[in-house]
Amino acid sequence: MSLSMRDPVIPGTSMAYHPFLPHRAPDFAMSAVLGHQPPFFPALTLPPNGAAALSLPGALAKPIMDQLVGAAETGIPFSSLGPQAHLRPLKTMEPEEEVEDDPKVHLEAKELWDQFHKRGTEMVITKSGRRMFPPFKVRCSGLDKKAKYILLMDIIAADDCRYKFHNSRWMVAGKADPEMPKRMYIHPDSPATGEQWMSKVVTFHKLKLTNNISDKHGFTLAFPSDHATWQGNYSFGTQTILNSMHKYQPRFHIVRANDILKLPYSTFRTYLFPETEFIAVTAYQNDKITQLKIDNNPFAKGFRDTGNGRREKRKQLTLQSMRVFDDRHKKENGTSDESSSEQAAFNCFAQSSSPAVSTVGTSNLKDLCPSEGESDAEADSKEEHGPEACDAAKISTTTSEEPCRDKGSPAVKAHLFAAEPGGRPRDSGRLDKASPDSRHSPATISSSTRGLGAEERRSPGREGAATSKAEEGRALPGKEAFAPLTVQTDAAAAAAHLGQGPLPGLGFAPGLAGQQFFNGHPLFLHPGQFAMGGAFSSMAAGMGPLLATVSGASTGVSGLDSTAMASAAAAQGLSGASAATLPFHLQQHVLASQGLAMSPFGSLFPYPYTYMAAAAAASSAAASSSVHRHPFLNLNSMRPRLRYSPYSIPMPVPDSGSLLTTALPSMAAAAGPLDGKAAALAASPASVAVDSGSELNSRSSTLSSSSVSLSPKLCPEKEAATSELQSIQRLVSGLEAKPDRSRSGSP
DNA sequence: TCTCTCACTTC
DNA sequence: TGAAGTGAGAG
Repeated sequence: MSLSMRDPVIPGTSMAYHPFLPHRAPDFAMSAVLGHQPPFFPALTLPPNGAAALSLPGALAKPIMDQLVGAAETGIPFSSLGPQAHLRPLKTMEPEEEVEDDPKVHLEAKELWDQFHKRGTEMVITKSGRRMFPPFKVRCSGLDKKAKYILLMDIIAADDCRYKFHNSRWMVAGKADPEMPKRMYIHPDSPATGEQWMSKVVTFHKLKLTNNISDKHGFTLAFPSDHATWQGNYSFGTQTILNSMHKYQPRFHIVRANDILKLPYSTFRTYLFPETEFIAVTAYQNDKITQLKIDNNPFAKGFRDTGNGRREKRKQLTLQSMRVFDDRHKKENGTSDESSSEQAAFNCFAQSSSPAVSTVGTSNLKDLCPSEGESDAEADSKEEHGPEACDAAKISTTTSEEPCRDKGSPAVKAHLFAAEPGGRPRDSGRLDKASPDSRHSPATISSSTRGLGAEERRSPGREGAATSKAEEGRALPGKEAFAPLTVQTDAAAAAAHLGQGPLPGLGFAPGLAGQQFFNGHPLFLHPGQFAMGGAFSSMAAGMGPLLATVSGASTGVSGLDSTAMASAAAAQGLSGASAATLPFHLQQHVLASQGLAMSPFGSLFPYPYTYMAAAAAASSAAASSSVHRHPFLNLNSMRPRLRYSPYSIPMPVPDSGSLLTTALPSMAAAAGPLDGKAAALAASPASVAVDSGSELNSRSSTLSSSSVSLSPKLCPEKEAATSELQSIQRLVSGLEAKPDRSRSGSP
């Protein structure tokens, strides 16, 4: 039997484990393909055109397919076949005319993003929803011109920390608040042909960010609370609900499918651009970010220095008040040496008050206000080069462009958030050599495209958060450093994986969301229904163009209930600890291996129980029920950013590292067949090294040793001077006592 | 911190 | 022309 390998762009990297699906779905799918219907899956409907297809890694295709056939004949649970297989109708197993695609994604306006990222991008979130700026735009290439694709975007928590802007820097301020319901936004033009997508810049500017948890721009899907992996609510919407003062990472997904119904069976290729990471705020914290927004966002023109907007008036007012102050000050104190320091402080204040005046900074000022006093250029320079006295060390990290499956895509670069320069000095060299065995991850199911170095660079920052968290109380300024790394995940496994936790929902195009069908009415939908398109089919009627192509193939989905699902899962050895051996487990690992926000902290992340249990055990006597319900809450409280290869036996790692190994034994079987694949991958230019658990170790050590005190270093004189100036300025100018934007000086 | 209103902008 | 997107600033 020959298999069509069209789907996997990289052998072994394409896993049709959709984020919307429980990890069991693939098994169901396979069963369906082979005519073996699980009792709890009464009406599997295969999308037309073989969208749901069994796609196997090349090297393993034949053997596994044989197993599949054998299993179909003998009734052997498909779950025992390992994680590689996924759905594709047999009829499409034959070579087709379809063109293989090799999607590449380029982030538009990368330079702009970089500018923001260097300073610590802030995105304002409002009750009614606020657009992102810079807008998230990408350009795609390598798509099959004739195939249809659905492009999506979602925003996941970058870590499980809450931040505060203190002393001109973003600092970790504690553990993250409970995560908001996640949503995924489907590009309004979806589905469209590859040709259409490639002919234009794909923009997601209509996506809005909100902190309004009761946002009605979507609808909720409620899943049984007792479901093993999909408890809770999943919402669709054009607005993404975020927590203020939390860090987020947008993601872009390409799904080759011609209608929404097929999403569950389709391969997700996920692209992540580190430079698009941001912190959600209800009010801007960093003047530099404000200024960048004003300077670049057309809608904020009114605040620019040029023109007659309020900005100009405000600036003039400020300058005027400063002049008055200056004059009076001179008159009162005469020209003296002591004025120098105050002048410096004044400058600092001026700079703060009028960000536009970027040249105000003086040497003195710099001493006092390393951040505010410097010009942008200087700031950039500093931000990218070496540590400073008052500024925590910043190390420019350049990501080694590793075998990236997608070289043209998101450049794998590491940036540092200037706004959080404090990070600990990162010793890239050390990081790079930190985890030798990570380079040997045999099986690269993950298509993590960034090099190890990149990953390492990113992870430290995030790991910092994790570490700090794990080590409760230990102030870790380094945490705040956004050690960015560009990760591009193509593997469906990785993608699905990525999508898994963080994307509990779908966000439909405005038009869709507004469809009468949704109207904010909660829907009760069984995962199976969701997975198999039953619900979608129903929705299709009201979904307009997006679902116009839906085949009405879907049939009854009745009889599905959580109990059945649960028992079925148990029967397949999918529940409880054994779940750890399932594909999803791999996905989790893959996700973790990419240093991504592994989870929707505290959300409904279907996580392998064994893994969770391990985490819980290590963390203390975490209630298993709690763990079960919110695996990531506990897991992440331990170590949100573990990365390891599910297929390699990680080196013994102290403390948290043990968590990683816990689930590995069970993975051995599944990993087995992948080894060959891994070899193939290794030889393939497209293959990507998967981080192993050892990385964690190295990272941890890096963290602990590289932690750098941040805010404490900020010179006290600066604050005093700034504060004094503010007082004076208020008196002189008569301006209201709003502490200005110079929060930097007097937090 | 957050919410709301405002003047200003784009489209 | 008006809807909608901006940051400022007051509360």
